[in-house]
Amino acid sequence: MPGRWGKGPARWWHGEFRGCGYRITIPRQIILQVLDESKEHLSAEDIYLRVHNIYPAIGLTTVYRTLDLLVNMGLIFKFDFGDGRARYELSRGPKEPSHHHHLICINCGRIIDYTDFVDEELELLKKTEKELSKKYNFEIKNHTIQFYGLCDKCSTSKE
Amino acid sequence: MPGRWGKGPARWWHGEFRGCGYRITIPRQIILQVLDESKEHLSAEDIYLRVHNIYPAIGLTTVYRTLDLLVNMGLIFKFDFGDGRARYELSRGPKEPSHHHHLICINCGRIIDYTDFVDEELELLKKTEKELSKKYNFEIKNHTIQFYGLCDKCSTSKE
DNA sequence: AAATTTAATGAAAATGATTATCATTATAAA
DNA sequence: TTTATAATGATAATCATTTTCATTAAATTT
Repeated sequence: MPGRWGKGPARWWHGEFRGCGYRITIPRQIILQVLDESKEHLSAEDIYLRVHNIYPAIGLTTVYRTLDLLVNMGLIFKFDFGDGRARYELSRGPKEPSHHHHLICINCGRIIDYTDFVDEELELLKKTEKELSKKYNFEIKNHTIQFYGLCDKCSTSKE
Repeated sequence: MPGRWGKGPARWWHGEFRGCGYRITIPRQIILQVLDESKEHLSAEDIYLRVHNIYPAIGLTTVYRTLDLLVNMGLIFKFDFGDGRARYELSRGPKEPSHHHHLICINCGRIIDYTDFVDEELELLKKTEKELSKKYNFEIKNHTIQFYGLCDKCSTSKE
């Protein structure tokens, strides 16, 4: 359903901001826009550089602060792929939510998204979550599943 | 089978070291000893402090270097629980290998190990690994599964 | 057992991602 | 428009981890 949110930068998140009492500012709009336009796993600096192209007055501090806010609001996910910098991506949004996990190449750092087996996985995960919640009295909010290994290029170049 | 590896610090890893051409040094022995004696998820500094009690000449650099070596050898696992410092724990050893995962409290940082559902999980994981390897030509070496949420204390104190 | 080779060590400095400080600016409400 | 204050951005600070390099000590050879 394209155009559902009007032209220009997506505004689907304005309601959430208003509801939380947060102000809608230019830096925040552009940071969301950049996240929305990218399907990659951007680091804070990646995001900073892209926002900077559109709005050169942006400060790196604001990027970090905004990302932190968005993580806390649940609008984006923060990942750690072990390369010393965090990565961010939209959790849901105007597009359909896409539950996926990652294959991470320990040699070149390439990240492959996959959505295979998500259904079966989700089923097991749900069951596990329920049981663990009960047993440990632990209120599960989120989970991560990641596979580490060698991508095709790095795998063949090592033989 | 206690005593299988002789008295004093465990020596089950000496063979692996020799095989790789690595020297068996005092710092390395004590770092392994500390890891072996602890069931917790120690940070580099935790390990440094414990080793320091036994062998005050130890340097933090050596701890980092040794941990890196051990990770590459596959003797220990390195985890990131999102608190800005890496954690390490023995992957296998004289004790039976224990495949487990973690519940991480996003409020107080407490980490709970669990081994429940590991069998079912492992089954799905194996299947997933096989299929993903084929589909993406990705050679999987390792995986992490982590649940984030609120532990019992933090959960109740927030209501 | 002493000499030799060189991997391993440790002190200190460097790095690099992230966070804190604080004066200034701009959003949203009156 | 005025006002209150949340948000911003430049700068400095933090802090885990790495790098550098002169020194030390395993392991091998004599």
